[in-house]
Amino acid sequence: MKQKKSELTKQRILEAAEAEFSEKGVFGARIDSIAASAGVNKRMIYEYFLNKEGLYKTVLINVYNRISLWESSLAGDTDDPVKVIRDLVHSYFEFLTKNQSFVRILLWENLNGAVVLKDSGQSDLKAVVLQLISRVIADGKARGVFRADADEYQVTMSLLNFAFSYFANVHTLSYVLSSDLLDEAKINERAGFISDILIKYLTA
Amino acid sequence: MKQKKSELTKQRILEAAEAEFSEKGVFGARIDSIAASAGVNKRMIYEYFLNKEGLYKTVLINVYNRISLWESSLAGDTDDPVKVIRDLVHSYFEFLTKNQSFVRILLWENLNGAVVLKDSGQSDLKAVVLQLISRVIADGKARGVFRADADEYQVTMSLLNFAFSYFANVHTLSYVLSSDLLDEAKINERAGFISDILIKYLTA
DNA sequence: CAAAAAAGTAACTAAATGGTTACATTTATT
DNA sequence: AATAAATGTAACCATTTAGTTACTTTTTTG
Repeated sequence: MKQKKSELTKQRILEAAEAEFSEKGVFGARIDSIAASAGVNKRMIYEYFLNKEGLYKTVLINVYNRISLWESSLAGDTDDPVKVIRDLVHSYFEFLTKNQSFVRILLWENLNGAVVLKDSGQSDLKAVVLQLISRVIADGKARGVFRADADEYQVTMSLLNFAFSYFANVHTLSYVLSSDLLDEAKINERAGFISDILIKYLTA
Repeated sequence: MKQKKSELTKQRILEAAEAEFSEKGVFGARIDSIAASAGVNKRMIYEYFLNKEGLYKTVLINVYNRISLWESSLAGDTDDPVKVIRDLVHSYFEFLTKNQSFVRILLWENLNGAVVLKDSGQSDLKAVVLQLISRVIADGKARGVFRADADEYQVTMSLLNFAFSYFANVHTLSYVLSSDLLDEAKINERAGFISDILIKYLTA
C-alpha cells in the first residue's frame, strides 16, 4: 500500500514535469512549479529523481519510449509499398497530433544541441523506422513500383522531417498563413499532400 | 566622434546579444554574459536598450529586417515559373545557411508561443514572399505549365517550411542519420530534392 | 504493539541574475 | 580652458531558484 502511494506520487511528478518541460524547456522549467502542479512536496522530487537533470532525463526517456512503442506498432509487411508509405505518413501525423509534448520536448532538446539525447545511450533511436523505410524503398524498387534511382536518403529525411516540422512550426505558420493548423481536417489534408508528393517522386 | 563611439558600442552589444539569444534563447541568455562578450559595461545595455526585453526586441527586429531584405531581393519576373520555384528554394536555402541565428531565434520564439513576434507589429512579415509565391503559381497555371488543381496553400506551406525545418533539426537529424547536414554539398543536394518534388507535383 | 523505515512538511541556504546607483572619466562645445 | 553632457566603472540590492535539512507523520513489519 505504501509502495503503491509512492508510485502514484512518482507518476504525478512525471506528468507535471513533462507538461512543464514541454512548455518551458529544461531551462525555463521550475522545480517549485512542477512540485506545486503535481501537488507534491519538492523534496520528493529530489528523493525520486536526484535533481532537475535526473527528472528531465527520466521524462525524456519516457517520451522516447512512447515513440518507440509507436515505431514497433508499424506494419511489417510491405506487399504494397505505396500503401506503406502513405500509411506511415498518416500514422506519424496521427502520433504527433496526440503527442505534442513529444514535438516540443524534442525541439528544446535540439536547440540545446541534443546533449541529453546524445549521452543518454539512446543511440538506436529511430533505428526501427529507418530500417522499415529502407526495406520499403528496396521492396518498391525491386517490384518496379518505385523508380530505381529514387534517393533513399532524401526520402528518409523527408519522412522523418516533414510531419514533425508541421507541428514544430504550428504557431508561426498559423500566424503567417492566418489559419489554424491544428484543425483536424487541416492536419489530414497536410498528411495527404505530403504522401502525395513523396509517392509522386518515388513512382514517377 | 562621441556619437560614433556610442554607435559602435551599441553595435557590439547587438552582435553579442544576437549570438547569445540565438544560442540560449531569451530565457537562457545572460545579460552579464552579453555585456562581457561585447566588452562593454552592463549599464550601457540598460542605457541603450532599457532592459533585457528591449534588447531582445531590437535583436528580433534586426533579424526580421534581414530576411525582409532577402525577400525584396527576390526576382520579380515570373517568365519561367519552374525556374522561379527552383531559384526560390535554392535562394532560401542559401539565405538560411548564412543566417543560422535567424533559424534558431525563430525556433525559440515559436516555442515561446511567438509572443514577441505577435505583438511587435510585424504583421506583414512574409507578405512579400507569400505574394510572390501566389503570383508564380497563378502564372504557372495560366501558362499551362502547372496543373490547374495544384494546391497553392500546400505548396506555399512547403516552400516556407521545408528549407527552414532542414536547418531547424540539423542536430537531431545529423545524429539520427549519422551524417553532417551542414556540409555544403549536402545542403545543395537537399535543396535540389525539395525543388524536384515540388516541381514534380506542380507539373504532373 | 513497538520499532524502524518510508513519506511528507516547511523553513532555510547559497548562488545566480536582472536591474540600480553613486561616482569617475572622456568628449563636445563655448 | 571651463562647463556640461555623454560614457563608462564597479560595487550593490532584491529576487528568484535549485537544492538541503531538521523535524513530523504515516506505514510497514517483526
